[in-house]
Parts: sequence; C-alpha cells; structure tokens
Amino acid sequence: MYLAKTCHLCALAKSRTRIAWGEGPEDSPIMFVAEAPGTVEDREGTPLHRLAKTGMEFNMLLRRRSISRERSYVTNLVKCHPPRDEDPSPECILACSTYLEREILRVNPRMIVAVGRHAARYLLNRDTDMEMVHGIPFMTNLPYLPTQIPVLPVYHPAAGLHDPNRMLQVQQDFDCIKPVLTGELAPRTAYYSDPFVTQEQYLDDGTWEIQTQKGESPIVAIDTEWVQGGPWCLTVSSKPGTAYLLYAYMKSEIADLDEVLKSTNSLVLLHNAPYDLPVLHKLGLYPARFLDTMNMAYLLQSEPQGLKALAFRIAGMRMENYLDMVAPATHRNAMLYLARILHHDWPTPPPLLTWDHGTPKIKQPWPIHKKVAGILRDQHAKSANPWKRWHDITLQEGRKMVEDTLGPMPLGDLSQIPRDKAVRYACRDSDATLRIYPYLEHRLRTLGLLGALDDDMGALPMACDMMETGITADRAHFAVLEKRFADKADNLQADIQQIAGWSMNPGSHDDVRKLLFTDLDLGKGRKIKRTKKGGELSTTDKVISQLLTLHPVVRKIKDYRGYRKLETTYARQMPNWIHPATGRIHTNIRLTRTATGRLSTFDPNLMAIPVRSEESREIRNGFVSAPGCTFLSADYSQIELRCLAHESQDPLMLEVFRTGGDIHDKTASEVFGVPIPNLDKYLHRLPAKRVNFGIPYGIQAPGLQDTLAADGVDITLWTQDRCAEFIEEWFRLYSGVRRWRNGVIAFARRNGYVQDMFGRIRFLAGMHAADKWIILETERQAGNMPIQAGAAGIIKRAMGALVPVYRDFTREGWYIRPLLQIHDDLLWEVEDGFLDTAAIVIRSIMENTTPLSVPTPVDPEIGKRWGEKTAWEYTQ
DNA sequence: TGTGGCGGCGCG
DNA sequence: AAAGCGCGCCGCCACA
Repeated sequence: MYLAKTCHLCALAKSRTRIAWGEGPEDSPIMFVAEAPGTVEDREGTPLHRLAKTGMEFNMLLRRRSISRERSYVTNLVKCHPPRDEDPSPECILACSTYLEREILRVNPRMIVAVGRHAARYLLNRDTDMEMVHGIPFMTNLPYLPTQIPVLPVYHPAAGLHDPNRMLQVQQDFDCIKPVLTGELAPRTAYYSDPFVTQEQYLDDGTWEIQTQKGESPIVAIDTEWVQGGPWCLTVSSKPGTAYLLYAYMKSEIADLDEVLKSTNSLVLLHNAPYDLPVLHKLGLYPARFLDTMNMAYLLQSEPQGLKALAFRIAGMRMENYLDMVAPATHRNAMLYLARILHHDWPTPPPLLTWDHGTPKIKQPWPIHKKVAGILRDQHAKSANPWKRWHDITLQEGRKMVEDTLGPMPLGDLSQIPRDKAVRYACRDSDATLRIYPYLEHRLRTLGLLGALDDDMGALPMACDMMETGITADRAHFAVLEKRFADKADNLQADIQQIAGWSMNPGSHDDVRKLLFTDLDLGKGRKIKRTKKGGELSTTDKVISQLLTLHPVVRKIKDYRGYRKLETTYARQMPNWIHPATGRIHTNIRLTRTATGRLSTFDPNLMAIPVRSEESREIRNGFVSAPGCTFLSADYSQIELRCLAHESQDPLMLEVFRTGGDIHDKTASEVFGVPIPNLDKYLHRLPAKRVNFGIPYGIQAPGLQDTLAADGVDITLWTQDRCAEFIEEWFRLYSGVRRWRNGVIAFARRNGYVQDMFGRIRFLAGMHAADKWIILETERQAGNMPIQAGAAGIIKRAMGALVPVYRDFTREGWYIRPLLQIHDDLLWEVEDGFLDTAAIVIRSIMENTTPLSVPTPVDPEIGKRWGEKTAWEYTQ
C-alpha cells in the first residue's frame, strides 16, 4: 500500500510532523486503534512505539495476555502528532478518519480494540462515557462496513501510567480482548439492551408486593427520593422490571412493608446506604438485614460506584440523569424566582475592583433588575437555561445580596414534574439496584469478599449514627483562635517581607523559592529535593528545615505556614460547619473510598483535626462535650505493629507484645546491644521508634534519614549508609517480618493483588510495570495494605459489635453516643454517671472482638474538651 | 470568574 | 529524578 509522506487534510499538516501510519499484517485478526502519535511516535513514525512509556506499557499488556503485537494491526485515529500532545480536534479526527476507514476495510479485522476515549467515540459512532462502556464489547455501527464487527473500548494505557486505579481498569479491559475474539464474550448489539425485562411495571397506587422464593428469604431493593423539605417517597423492587412507589405520607403502607420485611427476614438492598438508611428510619422503615450495593462495587475496585454506570454495565439499563429529569421544573422555579426579584427594590451593587494584566480597574456591575430582565427576555429562546444564567452572575455582582433575602434559587425536584415521569424515574433506581445485585454478589463470592462486605455493613450503622449525632463546637473559642493565629501569621508575613525587601507572599511556593534559593542562595552546595511534576526546587518543610541555621527567615516561613494552616483550615472554617439546628458539626463519613478499607471523613474532615503540638491542640478544645457529658476516647495501642506481629508471626515481635514490653525500647536495646535502662533518647530510642513506625510503610534509608533529621537527631551520625545499615539490622532482628513481606510481594506479583487477614483485597496494577520506580512503589503498597487493612478491619468489627450495645444502653435511658472513628480511635460522648460502665464495656469489646496472636489493648481517655484528654482509671 | 492541577500539610 | 502508606483540604497559579 502506498503511504503518503505528506497530507493536507487538516490543520496538523502545517506543523512539521511526520505521519505515523498504522503498522501490522494485512490479515490481522485484531486491530488496535489508539488516539494520536506522541513525541516518540512522531520521531519514529509508528504508533504506540516501544521506546515510549505508553508503547512499552501497551506491549507489556499484550505480552502478558499472549496477544502477539506482530500479528496485530496497530494504528491511530489521528496520524499526526498534535502540538503539545493536545487532544486532537474534532476537525482533525473527521478529516483523518478517511484513512482509518480504508485501513479497516483493507485489514478487515475480526475485532477492533478502541484504545482511549476518542477512538471509542469514533468507532461506537456516538458520544460515549468511558466509565460506562470500557471493557464492554459492542457491535460497530459504521455505515461503510459490509458486516459489522465487535469493537471493544478500553482505557488508554497512558491514562493508567499516572493513575494506578486507572491502570487496574486498563488491565481488566485488556483481559477482555481474547474472550471477545473467541466469541466467549458476546458484543452487545445495541447500545441500549435490557436483557432481563421486556416490560416495566412501576406502580404508585399504594399497593406493593414482595416476591418470595421457596425456602429463601426475599431480596428487596429499596431506594428513597428526597424533595425540598423532606423525604418524598420510597420505591421497592423484588422482581426485575417491577417496582412499587410508596409516598412518604403512606404511613400505614410503609408500616406494613416494614412488618413484612421483618417477618420474612428479607435482605434489603440499598445503593449508598449511609444516605438511604437514615431516610428510611425517618419514613418508619427499619431494615434488620441490609447490604449496600455501592459498597459491593467498592470492594471490587474496578467497577464504578455510581448506580447509573453500574446499571448500564451490568444490566444494560440506560438511566436518566436526575438534573435532566427535573429540568422543566428547574426552569419554572427559576422563572418564578426571577419574577420575585423584580418585585423588590435592590440597591445598586458597589463597584468592583478587578485586575487586568496587573493594572487595577473599576467595574460597575449592572443593577440586578436589569440583569434579571435580560434573562427573562431570553426565556423562550431555544436551549434557554435561566437557572444557569442566574448562577453565571457572580455573588459580588448582586447574587449574594438577592440570595441573602430570598434564599438560593431552588432546583426542580420530582414532586414538580409529571407524575408518571417521576414514578418511572424513582422506581428505576430500586429496579436497577435489584438487577445489579446478583452480578456483584457473584463476583464478591468468587473473590472471597463477602466477609469483608459483612464487616463494612456491620460498621455502617455506627457511622450513620456518628454523622447524625455530630459534635458540639464552641463558636467563640474558634473566633478567638482565628484572630490569634491570623495575627501571628500576619506579623510573620510582615517580618518576612521586611527581610526579603519585596512584597513577597510566604504562601506562594514561587515566592519562597525565589527568596530562599535565588535571593539568599541558601541551596548552594547542597542537594535540594525537586518537586514531582515541575521539577522545581522543593520548598517542603523537610527541605527548609535543613536551612534553619543558615538564615533566620527560614524559621519564620515555617512558623508562618503553621499558623496560616491553623487559621484557614481549622479555626476559620469550623464555625461554618456548625449546623444551625443542632449547634453541632456533622461530618460526612465515607466507607467506600480508601484502598485499604479505612473510613474517611469530609466536609469537614474531622479525622485531621490538629493534636500533635500544644498550640495546635487548642483547635481540638473547640470541640466540647454536651453539658453533663464527657468525651471518652478509646484508642488501640500500636495496632498496626500488632497486626504486623500477627501477620508475620515473627517470634521476637510476638514475644514483645505478649509480655507487654515496650516495642521501641526492646528494638533499640536489641539492635544497639544496650540494656534498656541505659538507652538514650536521641541515640537509640528515637531511631528505633522511627524504624518501627516506618517499616510497615516500606521506609528506606533516605526516608529514615529525613524523619530522623526532623526529630533533631544528629545527621552526621545518621548518614544514609548508617540508616540503610540500621534498617538491615532491624530486619535481621525481626527476620520473620522480612520473610513475610517478601512473601506478600511475591504473592502480589503472582496474583495481581494482596489480601489482609479478613480477606479484603487490594488489586495492584503496578507489579509488572515497565517502570522500575512504579514496581517499587507498588511493592510498598503491597507490604502496607495487609497491615493497614487489618487494623481497619479490627476496629470495624469492634464497631459492629458495639452497635447493639450502645443502642441498648440508649434504650435503657443512658446517654451514650459514638461521635467519631479516627482509624484506631473511637470517640464517644457519655453522660458523666455512665462513664465507667461505658469505658469498661467499650474497652472490653474493642479488645476481644477480634483475637490476634498478640493482645490488642485499648487505652481509654476522658475529657470535657477534646484537647484535654486524661487517662481514664477505673476507680471503684 | 470558576475550575483543576499542584505543592504542601493536617491526621492515623 | 524519584526513596513512607492511607486520606481531605488549603492557597496559589494557569487556564479558558
């Protein structure tokens, strides 16, 4: 075939690029269509070249699946290298597609693999969302093909290179190639196909029915819908294609349902239970047995967690988007809201100071009614979106002024759209939940993950209670702290500017870099760490700590950062999170986020409230126990190291924990050959402690040296060589740990995943990466996961065991509430007279729910404010 | 003017 | 070149 050296079909022709034509035999069974050449491909003139990282990864992906690249045809959607590796423009794709068309006709492959979003979009001939379609084969819909062939959209390996989770999906996608080729995995013939149901029956007349199978308890999916002001309905589905909607006001029907769910011992399926469970309680439904399908997807890791994507991938359902659904109502609400605005008089918004290329400008915003009139004038235009137009007005331009008076412009909701549409939308959610469940269950069962699912479901009610209870915050306390920290930071900023001699911003990395490394040249003669992406000199705390003695400004910058952080992230923000009705801060807890099974909190992230220094601990004192109550915090002691001892069965480590010795002292004494009473803090104990903490994370010599330096240990004594030697000595001492770690890594290399003691799995994409650095990084993750996940599992099981206990106490009339879980710590709020009982019971359950080879002691502490914890002693 | 990436840093 | 795992959130900066 003649391959032209030049092409003038699109704008890329003007750039001086080489054309990277496809390559491979003309009778290839598989055709790979990637996106566009990169720099290396441009130089070499072939797609996905082995000298480029992506090409190397691509070759590896094929090789590990015994797919021959030489016998495959590999090409790009766009043959020329777009400048700066930008996405190819639609014009270029369209122009260049004539070449691809000819390639497909000529090679006539048995299947096409669409590598990446652009190729998928072109080959599926529709706008695609990769999250939904990746790894699913479809029949092509290309008019010029005499017979349509399967096309498998896969994530681009390049996307996997800088996102390990994405690489997992890339690998899973490539696993599908052979099954598609052999016919084992049949392509979907239509984009929408609903394999289970031909007819949908969605009813909202107050009737409902639960399908029972003989001898088995029913499986019932339930979903709820919320409208402004409260829960609107719930929907129930126990048979694919059939769902019943009960409005919130149908109290007796809901009570009947609750009764039947209980008496039949039904398994209730919820998608995102932390959201739905409290709503169900509000509606009078208290599921005794439930599973969260979102949590199931989370445990699989390579599935999306959203119901709509899952329903499409697993059940072929095309779900409507909520915002599209309620769009007409949103439009109507917007018009009413705008009309209300016109009924008021509004002051003219004050002039705004804006910056234009460094020069200040005064901008006078339009009066608000003029803007509103403009939106109303355009309301009938095609694609008019008054809701968006309103929100395009900035807060300063007058939107804030209006919202302070009228409240925010309301979105539409299901109660405001035609009833049949709302019913269908609501019912399809529980229908979808029911339909994805068998697949998820099967996958979890195959992988042995049902136990981990039970652990998560056990802890979930406590997490819900924590979110609902919240924690009392002292507004005045935070106000005082904000002022204090802001003043300190402002003063330091002034000092720093004074020293620098220019109005630098110590919060700007660029400015700090310029001051320290250019103006003052403090970096000369020493190797300064570089930033990850930009390769700039780093100004991280570890780096500038080394420069402390060289110039007084360094200390000021360190302190400035500390105070500014306390001010902006904590003191200033916390009052904004206080719920007006409860006076408490209700954090959000996610159980479906982390790679290791830990929980996480956000908005606000109460797991990261400062504690490590005296000054920063003052933030914790802004959290106060309710009158007549005390905080009780129950901490596992060194839970991760104990997990390590249990996992590795290292004899010495087992012995230390069994005999109740101090692990840091013991380590120091053994490694240095110094009797415990003679140990020196800086010479012995601190290094031993740092290694003990670092080992579970896979620490290496440079990292150890950094942490020791931060501790103020003498660096001339602790050279990198000495650190490496010390780590080696540690591993000789605890040789069982080394053996165990090597075993875990070998397992990960063989199987592509690691497992903790509860069967929880973490898939690791990087064990066979082309890049050595990625392999090492993955090995650290592999070695760490069983420990971190094990610790998370222990506390989750304790939480599950505690749920009936504190609920019983509550029923008996005691005030006892769980407030937070912080990885190895459970924080409670308990009425004063019940403190001892609570501490005894909580400690006992936490220590004994999961017996390990070593004890897992818990140290309760108490305090009226969170920062004032003192050890709890049982006094009878 | 809002958004996303990044560096940096709070916690376990 | 990188050298400690897991999170969420801040300000800065570049971008459209």
